[in-house]
Amino acid sequence: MATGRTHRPATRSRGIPEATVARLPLYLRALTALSERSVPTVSSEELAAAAGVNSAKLRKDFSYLGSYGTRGVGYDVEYLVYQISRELGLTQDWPVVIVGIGNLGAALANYGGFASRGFRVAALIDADPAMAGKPVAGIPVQHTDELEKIIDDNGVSIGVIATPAGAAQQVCDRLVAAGVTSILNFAPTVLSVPDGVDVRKVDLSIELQILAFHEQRKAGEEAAANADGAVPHTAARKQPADKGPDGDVPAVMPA
Amino acid sequence: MATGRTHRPATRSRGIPEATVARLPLYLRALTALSERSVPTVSSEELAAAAGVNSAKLRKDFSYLGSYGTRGVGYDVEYLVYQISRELGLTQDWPVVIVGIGNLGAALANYGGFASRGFRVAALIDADPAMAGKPVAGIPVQHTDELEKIIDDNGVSIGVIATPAGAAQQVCDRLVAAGVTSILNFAPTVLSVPDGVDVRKVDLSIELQILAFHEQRKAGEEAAANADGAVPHTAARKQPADKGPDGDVPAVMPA
DNA sequence: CTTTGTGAACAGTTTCACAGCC
DNA sequence: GGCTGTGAAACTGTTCACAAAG
Repeated sequence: MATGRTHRPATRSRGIPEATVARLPLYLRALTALSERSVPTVSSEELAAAAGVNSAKLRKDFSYLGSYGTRGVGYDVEYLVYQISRELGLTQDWPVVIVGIGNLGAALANYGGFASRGFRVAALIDADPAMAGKPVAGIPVQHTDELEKIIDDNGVSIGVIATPAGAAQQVCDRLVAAGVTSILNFAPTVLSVPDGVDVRKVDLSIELQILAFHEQRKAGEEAAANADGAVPHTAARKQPADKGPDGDVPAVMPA
Repeated sequence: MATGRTHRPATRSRGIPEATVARLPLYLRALTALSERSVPTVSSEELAAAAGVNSAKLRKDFSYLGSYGTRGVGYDVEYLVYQISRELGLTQDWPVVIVGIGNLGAALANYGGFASRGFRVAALIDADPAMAGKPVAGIPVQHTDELEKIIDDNGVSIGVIATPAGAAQQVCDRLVAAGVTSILNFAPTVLSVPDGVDVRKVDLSIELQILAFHEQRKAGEEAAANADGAVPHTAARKQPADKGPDGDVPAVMPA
């Protein structure tokens, strides 16, 4: 078993669609900003704009959580913040370990977005003995030898892998063996994990490649390959004709 | 104006599904690894395993690119590497600028995965005058004032934003005005861009929140969920109380 | 035989449009 | 009037299963 798979949600639980779950953090961020400005209520239209989605989608998403809005009025900001936080499990404390304290690991350790939600960086772990004891983001780096003990002592169930690709699987195996059941992987590798362990992957170069794909299409309107690559200046170049404000290009039918 | 979306395939191009495009880099990576080991051909089954997807999906994906396989044999590794690279636009040079050279920006600048595909870091840009001239990953950091000139001189069409959230929209506006049409955004903000500009977002805390959601669910399930999986080991941690035995549907929140 | 390529069934997601409540 | 909540429609993505090709 245990052939690598990014493992699906799988959970047979209450049916909140995966796509909705992925947007809840987005809503939460927008709501938190509103909350900080002491905005009491917000309409689906406004909130959707702030989160960068459309309002029908947002309403549908919220409908999976329950009926938390008031018709004719909108949603109570504080209440929604709480409900979404709870749904995401952010009302509890999630100790997290970050393994691999290079530039990326350090960036993660310093990233404010972690602490502000329920996440707490319980430990930073690196294989380089020279790093041991050095504080990063105020937290002393510990050696990989301590990994199992750290996870055990802190009840860590979420691990972040920011090591080079070559070390990722091995680190992953140790994390899983030590009891970690959710992994956020920044190394450009496919990780094999046993069933029941969730892996999410963030891959910098993949994102760029997807952009390149679309970028290439944009240029494909006329002057194609040129060693130069792109036409700078004036963003108003070969726009594919029309398109109004929010209107998305409709899916042109096959001839 | 158009609120930043996570991008839009859209144009009347040849219809490669977005989900397929997103997997091509994955296949490419697996194929590159095979290529380096001088493996001449690979079956959909093997390649799918290496890329972490299932083989039917892989074959369907490849069918959008054309018929590049040989029945009874599999796919020619080199040929497929070339075809996918070309489809993704990686056979051309993509100069990229990275704006915001903190830990994350530095991690990106040092990230090998960029250069190895068609991407070239044309410049590193930071608002801090103290950074100017300092080399990161062998490239001297330049001040934000130079942004427009750099983009123009290098024909940059892809920009990476690794600034704090507060600066991201402003940087984005300048990039777009200067001619950038694809943006990879690491700042935790929704960017507004005009139509025709693609934005992809990588958000560290969102990924963690999604993991937390699933992690939370697991806690209520594990009693029944031990079919073919593998209990990692006896988690010596504080297990949350457990749950009803046979319930394969944990119903609602137990408060 | 083995393995691809693909129509067709299925599953998940988004959008529409409007009934129902404030 | 304004706005939510939601069925139904439209669309996108995945899986199945098998005919066709080597």
